[in-house]
Amino acid sequence: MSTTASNLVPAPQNLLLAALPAAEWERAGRNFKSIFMPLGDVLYEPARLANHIFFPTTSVLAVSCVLADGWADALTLIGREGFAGVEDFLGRGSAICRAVVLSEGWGYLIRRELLVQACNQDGPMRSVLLRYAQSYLTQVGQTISCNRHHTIAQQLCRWLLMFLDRQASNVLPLTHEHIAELMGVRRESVTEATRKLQFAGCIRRQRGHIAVIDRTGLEARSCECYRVTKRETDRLLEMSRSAKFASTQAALDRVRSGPSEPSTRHAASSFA
Amino acid sequence: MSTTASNLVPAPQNLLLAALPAAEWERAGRNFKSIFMPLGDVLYEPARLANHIFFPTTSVLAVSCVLADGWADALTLIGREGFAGVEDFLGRGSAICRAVVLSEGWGYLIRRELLVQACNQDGPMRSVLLRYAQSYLTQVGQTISCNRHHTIAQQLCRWLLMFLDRQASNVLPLTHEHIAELMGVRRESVTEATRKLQFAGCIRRQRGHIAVIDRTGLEARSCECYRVTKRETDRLLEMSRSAKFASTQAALDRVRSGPSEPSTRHAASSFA
DNA sequence: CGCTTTATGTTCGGGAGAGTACATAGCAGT
DNA sequence: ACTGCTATGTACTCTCCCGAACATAAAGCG
Repeated sequence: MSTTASNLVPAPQNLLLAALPAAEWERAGRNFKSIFMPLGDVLYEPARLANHIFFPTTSVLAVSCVLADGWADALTLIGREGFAGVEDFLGRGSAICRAVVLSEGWGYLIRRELLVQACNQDGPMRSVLLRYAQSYLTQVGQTISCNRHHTIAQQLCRWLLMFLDRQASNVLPLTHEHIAELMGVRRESVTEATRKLQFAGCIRRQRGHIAVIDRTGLEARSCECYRVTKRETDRLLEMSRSAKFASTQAALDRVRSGPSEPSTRHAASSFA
Repeated sequence: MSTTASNLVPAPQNLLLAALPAAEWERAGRNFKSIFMPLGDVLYEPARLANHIFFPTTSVLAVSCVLADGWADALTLIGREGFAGVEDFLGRGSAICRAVVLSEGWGYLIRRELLVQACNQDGPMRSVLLRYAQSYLTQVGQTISCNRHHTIAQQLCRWLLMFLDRQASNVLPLTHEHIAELMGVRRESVTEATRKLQFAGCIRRQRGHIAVIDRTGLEARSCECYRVTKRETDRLLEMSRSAKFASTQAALDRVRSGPSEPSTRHAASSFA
């Protein structure tokens, strides 16, 4: 339950970092700096090489593909189950993507080179990060089909659920305008879709916020894409978690200093 | 021009493998088997772990996201500039994707574990493969916006151009039905779009084939998505190539055995 | 050769969503 | 309270594309 006094760096609330064996985190952890990300902040933009990788804990980010005419369509959302900068981690920056803070909060920042370096030896860090890269790829791929074949109402449910999964509260800090920007549709289409959800009793609106009061209702109205990517994300995350405990190194560390699970739980977050 | 007699494994015509220093290819090359892939063959399917990674040389593949109702939308095409199985390489199989042979031909096959193993040390193999993974991600991301905002005619031009880039001939073995399946649209919409291109003099149709006679015309009619992903793909591939020659190991090898570039050139392929 | 199969061309109705214009309602600041 | 800004609601036209039904044409085959 309690971390040892010698453990100066707190156990990470980012689920990827938490999946690392304690020894690994103790070694690499000091390269991570905890920072607060304000709403609307841009982590990286097209054709600009980001020098940092960001692991959200309480913040939620959106990654979007930006077109020349100004449209920007979200590829996926990133919360404590992942990290922002997959493109920078794999290669050298993204030519097309922008990452912005959708829900302000905290996270861990690390210099790109330091992370790449920490991945050079064949260890848990690398497999955890690559596994997330695949999860990311799956989510992006599914969004392709989702955009083509599903109605705006269905897609809206999907994005709301994805946001919910990555956030502690059931009140999402979103205006219709924000959602439209995220989905690459007109603001009016979002207004219409949210009104339907309101009448159905799934959400309650406040000015600039959407309160989800019937999660199950949203799931029923969402397309298969939510379920598919959720299942896959959970599966890959679970693999990382069990790898943690399969590691003899981790086992040794647990004996010495006790479990290093995050101490606070996020009741509303289904990635808990 | 000519490879040395001692070099039993021919220089690879897959551009990623060709970007490896000669020493690396000599070491890892014997794990690759050259095989022929017939039209329509399925390399991997959703929720089935593929045990092999495939590096096309003369074949072209399509990777699609499969929905429950049968729709399948291409994420991107894979030719000699890449490899099939990014999802298997990063993690453990794809939950949603299917890879099929669009244009039959040859390529190199390698067991998944052997490839992962060859990437364990921090070397050219890993950086080349990860770099392609990012290129792949970029292409998939761009397709999201493309599907939402661009007309079927524009998208058709994009797919034809992408196919052209990955194939030696300017005659694409595609029926309207195949294209529709690829793009996730009705066959009739493809017929209409191809007729427009015909009248414009960009393509000539044969039964079951499309002959491109005005590449520039296609580029003019395509959306920005083709240019964007092409530029990014070229950039990342070029980085791999120059890394090859920056390597002292490769420099030594060149002195000993001469350049190891592919001996045959594909005039029509812009990845040449 | 005629028959079948497969590929392509054509048409019509309908729906989802874009573009546009404008109306109303919360909230903030002075 | 007044003012102004931002968020949300409503209405209308227009285009693209889907769904479906059907017509024609090219290749294969007995």
